[in-house]
Amino acid sequence: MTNRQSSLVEPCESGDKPYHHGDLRRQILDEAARLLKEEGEVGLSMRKLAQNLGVSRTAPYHHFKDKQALLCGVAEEGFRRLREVVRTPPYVEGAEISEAAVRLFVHRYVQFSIDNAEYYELMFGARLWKSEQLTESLRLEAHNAFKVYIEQIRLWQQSISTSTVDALRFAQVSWSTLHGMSRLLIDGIYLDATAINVMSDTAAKMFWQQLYIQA
Amino acid sequence: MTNRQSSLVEPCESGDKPYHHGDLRRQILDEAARLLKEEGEVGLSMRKLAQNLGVSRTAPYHHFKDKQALLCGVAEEGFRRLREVVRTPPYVEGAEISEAAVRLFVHRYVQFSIDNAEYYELMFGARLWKSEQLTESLRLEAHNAFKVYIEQIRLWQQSISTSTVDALRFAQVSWSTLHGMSRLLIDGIYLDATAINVMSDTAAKMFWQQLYIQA
DNA sequence: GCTCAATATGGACAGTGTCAAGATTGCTTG
DNA sequence: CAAGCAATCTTGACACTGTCCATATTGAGC
Repeated sequence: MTNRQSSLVEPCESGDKPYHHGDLRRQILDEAARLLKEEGEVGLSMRKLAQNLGVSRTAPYHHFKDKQALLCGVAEEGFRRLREVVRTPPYVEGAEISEAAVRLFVHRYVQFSIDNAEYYELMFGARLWKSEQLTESLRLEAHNAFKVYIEQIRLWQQSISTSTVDALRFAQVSWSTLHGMSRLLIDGIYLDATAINVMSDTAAKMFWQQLYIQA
Repeated sequence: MTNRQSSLVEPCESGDKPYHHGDLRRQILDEAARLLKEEGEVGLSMRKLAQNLGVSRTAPYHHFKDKQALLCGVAEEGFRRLREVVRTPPYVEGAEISEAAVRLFVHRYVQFSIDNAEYYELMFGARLWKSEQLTESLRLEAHNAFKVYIEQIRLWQQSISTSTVDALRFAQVSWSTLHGMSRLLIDGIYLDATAINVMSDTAAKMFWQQLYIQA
C-alpha cells in the first residue's frame, strides 16, 4: 500500500536523490531498528526518528500510515531473521536426530532472542498483535516462520522411525517453551546468565526424550 | 517508603475521610487495575486515573513516586494472586501424582493468565523488570511466587518414588513452557481458542512423562 | 511545458509524565 | 487548647509524544 516500487528498486547508490530525499522508507526502517536496539522501545519515537534522519516530523507518515505500521515493518524483518535461524538444520542429513543437535537448535533460538532482544520483544508484543491494525504482510511473515518451525520438527520426527508424537502439537508446545524461556530472559525475570545454558540443556533434553516417547 | 500506616489500617469504612481524601492509595491501586482491565495498558494514565477518582492530576504522586512505582504496586498484587493459584494443590494428599492432576494444574495456570491478561502482561513485562526502578517488595513477591512453584514441583516429584528429575531445573523449564503458552495466547499470537486446551493437555502430558523419566 | 500525484513541511491540538511552589489539612507536642 | 509540622492535595508549567491539516515543493508522464 505505502509500498512504493521506486524505493525498492535500489537507486544504484548514485549520490543524487531519486525523490526528494531518496529511499526514505528504507532509512526509516534501519534507523528505527537502531533506535530500538540502543535506547529500547521507549526511545523510539516518530519525531526523534525523523530528526535523526534530518527530515521533518511528519515526513515518515508518507511511508508509514502509523507508528503502528512502522513497528509492523520492523517486526516483519525480525521474523524473516528468526525464520532463517529456525531453518538452519542442526542435524546431519539422513542421520537420526541426536540430543546434541536438539541442544544446538535450542541454543540458537535462545541466543537469537538475546541478541535481538528488542526485536524479539516487539515481534511478539501484544501492542502489535492485539491492535487490529496488524499489517497483513507481518501476519504472513510470522505465520511463515512458524510453518518453517513445524517443518523442522517434522524432519526430526521422521528421522526417528519409532517416533509417534503429533508433530503439530509438539511444535506448539516446544515453541512455547522456547518462547517462554526467551521472554523470561529478555524481560529480565531470569537474570542469572549461567542459568541460561542449564535451562537450555534441560529443555533440549526434554524435547529429545519427547520425540522418542511412545503414545 | 510511601507506605503510610494509616492508609493500611482500614479506617473502618466510616463516611468521614481520615485524611484529605481517605485511603487514596488503595483506591488508586483498584482504579488502576480496573482501567488496565477495561482499556488495556494504553488506557492507563496517571492523569485519567486521578480524574476518575475526582482528584487532582498530581495527587497520586504523593502515594507513588512514579508511574513505574504504581505499576509495581499493581503487579505485586498480581503475583500474590498467581501464588495462590500455584499453591492450590491439584492432587490427592499422599497419592502419587496423576496425569489428570498435572493437567488440572496446567489448565489453572493458563486460565489465570487468560482471565487476568492485562495483569499478567504487566507482571512479566520488560517495562518493569528492565528498568532498575523495580520495587523491592515486587521483587520479593515475584520471587515468592516462584518459590511456591518449585515447592509444588518438589511435592509432585516426591510423590513418585522413582523420579530422578532435578526439581529446580524441571521447575524452570516447565514454568517457561507455561509462561510461553500464556504469553502467546494473551499477546494474541495464538488465536484459536480450541487450541488452548489441546496445547495445555500436550504440555501436561509432557510434564507428567518428564517426572517419570530416568536419568 | 503543464499537469498531477507523490512527497516533504510547519502549525496546531490533545494527550502524556513529572517537577516546583503554594495551599490545605490533621496529628503531635508543648 | 494552640502552635508547629509533616503529610496531603492543588494549580501552573515544561518538555515531550502521535497525528491531522493546509501548504509547499518536487519528480514523472502526457
